[in-house]
Amino acid sequence: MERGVVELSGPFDLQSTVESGQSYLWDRPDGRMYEETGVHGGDAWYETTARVDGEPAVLRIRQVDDRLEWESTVEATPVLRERLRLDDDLPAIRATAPDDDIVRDAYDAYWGMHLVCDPPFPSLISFICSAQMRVSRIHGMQERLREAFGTPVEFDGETYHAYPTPEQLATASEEELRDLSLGYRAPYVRDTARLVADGEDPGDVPEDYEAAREALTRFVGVGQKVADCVLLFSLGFLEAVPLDTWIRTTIEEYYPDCDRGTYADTSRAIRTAFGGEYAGYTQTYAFHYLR
DNA sequence: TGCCAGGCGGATT
DNA sequence: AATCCGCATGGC
Repeated sequence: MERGVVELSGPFDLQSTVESGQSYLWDRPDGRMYEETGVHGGDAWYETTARVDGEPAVLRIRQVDDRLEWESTVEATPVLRERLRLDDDLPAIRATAPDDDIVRDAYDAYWGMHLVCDPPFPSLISFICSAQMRVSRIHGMQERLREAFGTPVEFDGETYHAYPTPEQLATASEEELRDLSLGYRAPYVRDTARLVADGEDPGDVPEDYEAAREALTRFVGVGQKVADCVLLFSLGFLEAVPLDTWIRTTIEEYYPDCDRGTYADTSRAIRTAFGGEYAGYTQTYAFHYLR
């Protein structure tokens, strides 16, 4: 087993980063995922899998004050830097956000939460599964997909499963996926996995944000909201503001001028209200705070 | 019990 | 282009 430490250069809170409904790829071996939200998780360990040079790897991390300690099958520092966006300058990002009560309270409540940068295919499947579903259950679906279809990886005396590749998931039948409690999302996941296995790359999108959002909707089960989640939590479009039920309620209540009827127009208005370039950061704080 | 959850695809208008 | 409807599942 390899071990290491990453010194954190700015505000960082591991628990809110991985338990805020951006990523469904991290687990808590203590079994307390999504408990005690709003209370700092202290030094809890988290685990995930990653592909490093195409090979499945296991990552295990915990935060101790201003350090991230890790244990892994591989050298984990560069992977963690990317996946947890460790170089994001949080104070500078917050400075672009409006200074109203909701935004201020949300940032204060979870200060240190970073956006994540999940790999595109797992992020895409996760958010296809997210339709009309609660956060903890979306997470459970990803666990079951790994167990059922992912490549086994030995680490620290236990067997882990990497997130299934598009090819592995493309072999799944609708019935097998329904047996994992995916419900009506089962054919969406199967058909999208087949598209990606056949060469459609969800990570290959236009540079223009709205064009990129439109491009992602070619995958089955991906509308504008799911596309925005993938753009924000995997593809680095930090201006993306996913309009889910929670944020729509928030817009009605606190930013009624931003309700422009259609998704595209409302999205544009709230994106501007949230400061443009990093609007997705503010949306993610608001979502986690209000949920 | 009935409602709702990080919505979407397809049909209808 | 906008609107309506059906769709699984489980927690409250």
